[in-house]
Amino acid sequence: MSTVTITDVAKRVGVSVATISRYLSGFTVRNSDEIREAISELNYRPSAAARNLKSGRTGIIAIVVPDVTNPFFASIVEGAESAVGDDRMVLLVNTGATREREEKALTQLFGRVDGVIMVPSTEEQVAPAFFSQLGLPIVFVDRVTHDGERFSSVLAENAKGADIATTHLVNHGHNAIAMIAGPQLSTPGKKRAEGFRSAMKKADLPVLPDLFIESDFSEAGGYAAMNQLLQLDTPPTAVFTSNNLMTIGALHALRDARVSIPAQISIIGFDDISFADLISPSITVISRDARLQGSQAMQLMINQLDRAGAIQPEHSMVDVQLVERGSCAPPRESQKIPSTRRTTE
Amino acid sequence: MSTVTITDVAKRVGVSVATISRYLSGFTVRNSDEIREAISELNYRPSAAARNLKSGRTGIIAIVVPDVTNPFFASIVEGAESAVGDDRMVLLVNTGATREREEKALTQLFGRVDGVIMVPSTEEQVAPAFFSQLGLPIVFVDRVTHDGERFSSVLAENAKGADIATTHLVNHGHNAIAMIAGPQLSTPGKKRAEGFRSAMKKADLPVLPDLFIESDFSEAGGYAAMNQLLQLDTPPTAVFTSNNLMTIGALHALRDARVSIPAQISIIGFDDISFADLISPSITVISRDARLQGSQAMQLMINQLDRAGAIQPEHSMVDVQLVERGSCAPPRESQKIPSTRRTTE
DNA sequence: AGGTTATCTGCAATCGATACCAGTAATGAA
DNA sequence: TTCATTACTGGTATCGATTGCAGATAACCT
Repeated sequence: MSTVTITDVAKRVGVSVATISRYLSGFTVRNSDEIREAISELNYRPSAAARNLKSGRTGIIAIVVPDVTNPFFASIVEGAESAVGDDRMVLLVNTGATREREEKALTQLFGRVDGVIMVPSTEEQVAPAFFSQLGLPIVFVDRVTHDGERFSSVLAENAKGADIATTHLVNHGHNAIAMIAGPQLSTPGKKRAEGFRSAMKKADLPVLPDLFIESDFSEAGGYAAMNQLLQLDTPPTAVFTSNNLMTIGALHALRDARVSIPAQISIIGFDDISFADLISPSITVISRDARLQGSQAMQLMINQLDRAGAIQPEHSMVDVQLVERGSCAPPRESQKIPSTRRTTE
Repeated sequence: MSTVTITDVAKRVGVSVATISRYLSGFTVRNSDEIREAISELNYRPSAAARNLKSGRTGIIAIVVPDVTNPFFASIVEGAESAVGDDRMVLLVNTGATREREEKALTQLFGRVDGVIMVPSTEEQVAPAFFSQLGLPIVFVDRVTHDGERFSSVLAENAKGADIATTHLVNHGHNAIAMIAGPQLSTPGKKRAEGFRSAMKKADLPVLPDLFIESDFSEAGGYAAMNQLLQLDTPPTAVFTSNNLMTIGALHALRDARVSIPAQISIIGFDDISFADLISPSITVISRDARLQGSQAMQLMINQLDRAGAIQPEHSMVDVQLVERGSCAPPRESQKIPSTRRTTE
């Protein structure tokens, strides 16, 4: 058992604990050789708990994500890890996108970590503000809460991305374009819907209520939404899905219904899918550098931690881009919605 | 800032800190109403650091996995989380399957957590033994290190699963069966290879050196291995891939080479793939309950933590099963290896 | 040599909570 | 009324490391 304390080392060397402590903090001391030796012989490790108590810092930064399985969040984590220095470490908390678990995580994390980088699943959160007030630095990634401007954040060009995606479909000649949208209570859900609407407006196309389905950012949500679309009298000829999981769900639904892509329907998703090119045809998506988002978030966190005291929240944004693959094509003539319908509705 | 301490609460109520402490630990105290009120008004949160120092416990159990993105590891984490009580919390560390980062994680975790549930990427680790000796409880999941019997562990019936997979291919009439194996330095890599060999032996089939490729448990590894197999003069008619990522890699290679499954080649993988049924044809796999592995591991950890002191390591194993989908079929007659070659080599 | 720095040292207070110990008040029994 | 028991209470040492302070030693200069 490692009940070896700084006192044991001090006794062994024959100096005071203060000297050992100073050695550990990098000061020059006389018996540094003996100390080094004693430490390694006794297998002494400084107690993290005692250091925490004294310094008020733990050297841990937690990242709270809704779903570690999602490669997108995994990239954020990777990015954050790449930017954390040697004197701190990163720990993950998985919340399964439930608000209770997110708030519970924050509660439990309080005091055990120096800061939290968080991807909140909904804008309705109040816990972040609460804990932030209590002195727990928080940085948001990809999404914010309703009072998000009070926190540092790293977002993506969601509206722009959705606009590009929608316009891409429009450019292929589609006019019956559906959107499988994310929760309108979440930042990306809302912003992407905005981008979709504005692109449709630019193209002078209506956003038909039947063709705009709000669901949650899950595979099941995408599956259900796609099925709903397929059951319409006049199904859309193109779909924009709001995140990678929904895209997968929609693909499942299309496969189950034996609808061929892109012959019968075109599809474009937001966020890349690692195996996008395994699926035939490969899926066209809007992508962005999630790793960069992660590292920027960590940088913001470190800023906040180092220049402690009153800090202005900083906001940052990463760009998006279109990754063209094979899931988009012009609609077949027979599928086109008569212009009458378009103008009357 | 939350510099509110137990002393502040005590002053406010007009009692001693001891009383507040007792209230917090659930003892009956006289002014419990006033105390509760003071705590909530002051927003007092007990300092985790101080508690750690006094009690020597942090209430944190870390799970160290090679790759959080892999749904298989994610299931283990889920299982573990489901089994942790309310008085402890689970934190994740992602190591990217590199030994350095695993050992670094252990070093940094030491003293900051009560125990570590670990999925080691290689059997060569020495750090676990070292830290365990220093008093950091460790439980292995799915893999062990070379001196694994000294630790509690939850493994899977790897050899049995590989046997079933191989026999499944044999039963379809294949005799040119290849294995894309994992690192022979890792437990599952080794055990699955053993299962493969024993099944081949049972079927009276030789394990041709060309048809047994050792690689790492990654998509790239599976991709490269499959390509190597395809370049043989007589490629195999069936392949057993050693984990889910390798299966995906192999599928990529087959698609790139325009080899059709299962017409030209049959494939069966170890570990399920979440989107296995999105790929056409869907992939037959050997699966097991990773969630159960996770929860059992947590149970073993809790046993170790609660009945502290000299503990016997406990070992547990979960079963595997065949999930038949559409990626296995009999070989075409023309593909069969002449029996002469089979017996001469 | 004497005085002044510069460098290192040990002592002891401190971080915030816990738990042992002794003390007091309240209750019950005789 | 007196004593024993129960039910809380406050004071204080403690966990293990850090750090300000003052003292000790050595190095340097004139």
